[in-house]
Amino acid sequence: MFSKACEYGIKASIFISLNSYEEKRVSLKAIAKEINSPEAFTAKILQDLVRHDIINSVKGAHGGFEIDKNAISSIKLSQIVNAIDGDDIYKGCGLGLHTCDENHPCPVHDKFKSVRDELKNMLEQTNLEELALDIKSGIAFLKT
Amino acid sequence: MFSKACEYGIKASIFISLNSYEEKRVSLKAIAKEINSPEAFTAKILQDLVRHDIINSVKGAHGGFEIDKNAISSIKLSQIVNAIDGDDIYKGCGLGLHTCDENHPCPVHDKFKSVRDELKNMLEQTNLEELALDIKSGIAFLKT
DNA sequence: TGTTATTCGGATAATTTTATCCTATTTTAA
DNA sequence: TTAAAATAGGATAAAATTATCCGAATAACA
Repeated sequence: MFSKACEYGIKASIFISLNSYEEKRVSLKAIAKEINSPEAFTAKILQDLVRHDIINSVKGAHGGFEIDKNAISSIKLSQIVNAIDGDDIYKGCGLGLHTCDENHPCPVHDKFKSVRDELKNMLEQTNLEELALDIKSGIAFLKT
Repeated sequence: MFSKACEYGIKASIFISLNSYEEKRVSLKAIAKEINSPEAFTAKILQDLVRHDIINSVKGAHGGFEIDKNAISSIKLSQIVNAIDGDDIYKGCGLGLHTCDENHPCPVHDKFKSVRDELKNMLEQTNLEELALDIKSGIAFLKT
């Protein structure tokens, strides 16, 4: 569904949120360990999220990644997915047609519409805060 | 959402169905042209579908691909997707966790469940016949 | 029987995605 | 001012996906 890069990006963002609530920056190393991802690859993805202004990075000793505490509840999953994978997943044609709309639909256009819309709504309505809280309370997990 | 291979596989199956209703076999060349796919790559995918007993192939002159006319209405999209991409798309974890279930969910497990279930139902309920009819009647398209 | 039209299948290549390595840069603190 | 701890970013490698090529096998038909 999502690329590996996107999966890592979402999980990393959740872990960073969790720590940002407690004013703690987290290092690349800590993130990669927590979400069970390759360190250098994760670094690239985090750089991407920084460039998209979704997370913030601080160089140097005592540096690391953080998210503005007040922004966590307003950052939507869709922003992260969009930054990494683009919007193809809920805008593109299910069968890869170049143009696929009501006037020129692919054979599964209508049937896919509801799935895509549900995915789109879900991504646009889910924010980082609720996901982080589930980790904090121990009812959800970031690895294994 | 689906791999290119899967997109080609679905479109090819629809085109073959369309012709099988009229007792006509279609060649690889005709299929690739109709669905706008690379010929040799499409051949691999068709071989795969043949091995999975979804379509039938006949070698030699006047050969080609066909689908048992009586089976077309009972072949579901899920069978094609499963044969080519596997069942990860509607069974795997949205964030790639190795184990992700009610007891050990990823942070988006519940939110994804409805999307995945809707996709699963759609794929399991949609058959080749209805898709082929939409092409025949000209209300849906296989390319552009 | 030979020719032609096909699919089959192995080898290989190109592209994209995923992953690693190494050096530069920045920041803190002793 | 120097050492240590970080991120940034370029170069490269590995793996997966997508794509191509070519000879072998098969079947129809003249």
